[in-house]
Amino acid sequence: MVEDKRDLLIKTAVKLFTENGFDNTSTASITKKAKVATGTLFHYFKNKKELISEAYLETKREFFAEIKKNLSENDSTENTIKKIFTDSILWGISNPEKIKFLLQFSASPYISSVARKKIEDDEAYFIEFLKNGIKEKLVKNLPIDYILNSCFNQIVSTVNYLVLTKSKDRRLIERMVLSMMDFIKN
Amino acid sequence: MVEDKRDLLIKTAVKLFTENGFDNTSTASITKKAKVATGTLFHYFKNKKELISEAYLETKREFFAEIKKNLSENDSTENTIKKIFTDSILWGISNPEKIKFLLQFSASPYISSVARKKIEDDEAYFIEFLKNGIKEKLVKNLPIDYILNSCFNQIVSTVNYLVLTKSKDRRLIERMVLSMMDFIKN
Amino acid sequence: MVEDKRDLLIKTAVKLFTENGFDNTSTASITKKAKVATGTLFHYFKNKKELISEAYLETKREFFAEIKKNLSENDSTENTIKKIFTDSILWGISNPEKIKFLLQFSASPYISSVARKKIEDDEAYFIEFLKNGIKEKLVKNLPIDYILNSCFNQIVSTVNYLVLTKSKDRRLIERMVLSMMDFIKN
Amino acid sequence: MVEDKRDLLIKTAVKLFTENGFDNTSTASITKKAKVATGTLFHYFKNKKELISEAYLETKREFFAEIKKNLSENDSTENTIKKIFTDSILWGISNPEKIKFLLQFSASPYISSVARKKIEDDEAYFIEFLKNGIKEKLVKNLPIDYILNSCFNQIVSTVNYLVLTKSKDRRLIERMVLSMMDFIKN
DNA sequence: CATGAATGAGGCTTCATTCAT
DNA sequence: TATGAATGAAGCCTCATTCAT
Repeated sequence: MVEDKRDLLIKTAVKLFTENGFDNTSTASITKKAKVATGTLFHYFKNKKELISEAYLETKREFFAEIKKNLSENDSTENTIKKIFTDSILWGISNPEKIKFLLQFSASPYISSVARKKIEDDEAYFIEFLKNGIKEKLVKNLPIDYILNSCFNQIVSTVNYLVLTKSKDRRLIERMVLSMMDFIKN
Repeated sequence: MVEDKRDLLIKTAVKLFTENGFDNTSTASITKKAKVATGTLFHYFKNKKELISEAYLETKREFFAEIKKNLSENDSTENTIKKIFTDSILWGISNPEKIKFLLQFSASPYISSVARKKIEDDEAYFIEFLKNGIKEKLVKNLPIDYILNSCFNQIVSTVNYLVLTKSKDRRLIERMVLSMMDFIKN
Repeated sequence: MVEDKRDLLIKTAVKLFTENGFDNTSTASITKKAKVATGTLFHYFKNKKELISEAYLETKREFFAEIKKNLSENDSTENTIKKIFTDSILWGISNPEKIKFLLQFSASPYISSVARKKIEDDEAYFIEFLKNGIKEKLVKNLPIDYILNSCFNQIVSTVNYLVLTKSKDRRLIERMVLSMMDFIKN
Repeated sequence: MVEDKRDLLIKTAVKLFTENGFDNTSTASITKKAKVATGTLFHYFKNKKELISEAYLETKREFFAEIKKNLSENDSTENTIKKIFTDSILWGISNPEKIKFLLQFSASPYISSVARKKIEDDEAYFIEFLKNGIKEKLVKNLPIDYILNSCFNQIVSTVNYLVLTKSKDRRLIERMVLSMMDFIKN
């Protein structure tokens, strides 16, 4: 299976970044693990910063795409919200490094280097969805940005806990999802 | 008032760490800003890692102490919870670097190097409090660790939002606190 | 003839080490004198310790190879021994830094970091030779390791003296060699 | 038992120097092990170099004194030589760090910093003794300096071997001493 | 005499990045 | 495109030495 080297590098980078942090992961260690030459990395990314940002955007895109995929337009707003939370947690459990990476990035000073525009494009769908929820009085009237961020952090906290305790208890996950829903529901 | 150099170093470090991140803050820049010799830092801390951990523990301790200070034993559990959230947010608004620092640390790989024991000692009071809340059926029956962490992350998200938007709207804060209470209340 | 940078670094290091000692020779001074970048040294050697050890092994290998080269299988044991001592001294006189370096290393705590195995491989030939000498009752029945080491130290002492006094008197050298032979001969 | 702090420092230094080398032994580690303050070392020695030299001279003095002590003026030259070698080895076995330290020092660049005069004063007795031996045709007619140094190195080699192999076999020692005598005897 | 906090120069090493092949 | 040797700035940390107490 010939893999695109760019993808390979991003995948490898995400793994190493979550294990050791951005600055304790050298570009050399990434290329070594990906079994390409040191110089190759710089053919695909202008510099390390760009690799980090691209890895972030790619991962976030993947995350949003995955969640969006299973949503049905016909579902009720409440059910959709529940589905979003549940799917997010399940995705996180299957991709613990990726979700840890997303958290680490958004808490780091690198966040400021990512073009705002791009983030919003990705999130547009969910923003629209939340706006409707507020209009319908189903969602608390709080700033959209605030809700999005808080929810994301809660998802990460939840995944972190589940991964750390190696729990896959569906009943527990259900209760956690309900808590999160209480947080945003009117 | 001659300030203890150790304290001075921690204070300076916290400031620089939140501005630039752990790894983009050189030990030299810390000592320079604190106006002590480079070697002095290593007189008080075995290495940079220890400085980071100590700064984290110190800051967390300060945060918990501040919140505990104003709690009254006679208050109802519900009121106490509300007070904790509100005071936390207010402390965060007054100490934005410190709370950002706490977030950055807990999202970083450095977190693993801190003795769990110590963290728990600091949090013992709040753990006890939550346990009682659960017993009284006022707090959702979720794992204590999970609740603590989630709440902390929510507080940080909230402070972050308020600081970023420079909002000090007490009504908004009130509503945010109520959201958080919905999250943990049964 | 473009010289291999690894060789160049070892050669330069040996020179500086003998002049100033291991610890008063900075890696920077080595790279500077060798006219390569500081990082280049660490491209070829994991760290300074490895450079020191490699320089030692390389030099010892060179020494043994040089001595072995001129020995003839047909010569009597006694003549061979004499040849070994004489050639060793002559090599030492032509390579005073190298022999001083070997002495300095074997007297230093770095010696313990060199794989014993490697040393013995190099010396295998001479060990075999000495064993035969003992069997033939021409060499005193003393531990091989002991003889080898003592002889090496005597050679170094001798070279040191000759270099220090700038003497190249073949008659004196002849007498010194005879002394050394008395030491090991039965 | 109140010990002179100067002596204590020298004793501690010799131990640490032989274990780790001069440059990997910090003055701080010496004072720490000797349980005195860092500054105290610099009351007794102008600087580290002086400590090293003093430690060397002291140790050499002690060595010579010990050997001289048991010599009898009435003994034959041959017997005296034998006694010197034997006693030296025995002293070395009882003081392995000290003899290793002497070797390490004489192979290091620090040797040049010691006043020649002082060394010769210490050795005067043995030089005189050797001169007589040569005159009596009992000792080979080789440069005195050369003989002294070679013998010292042989003693060190011998002690090293005996300490390393943990051998205290008096018969082996006897044979080693005879070898050394063959070296210098006419 | 003794202490040990404080100093700051300098050493070892890492690492993002370049470039000739 | 791909390679990896080479670069050199910069970071962490050590350590001999000083000095106020």
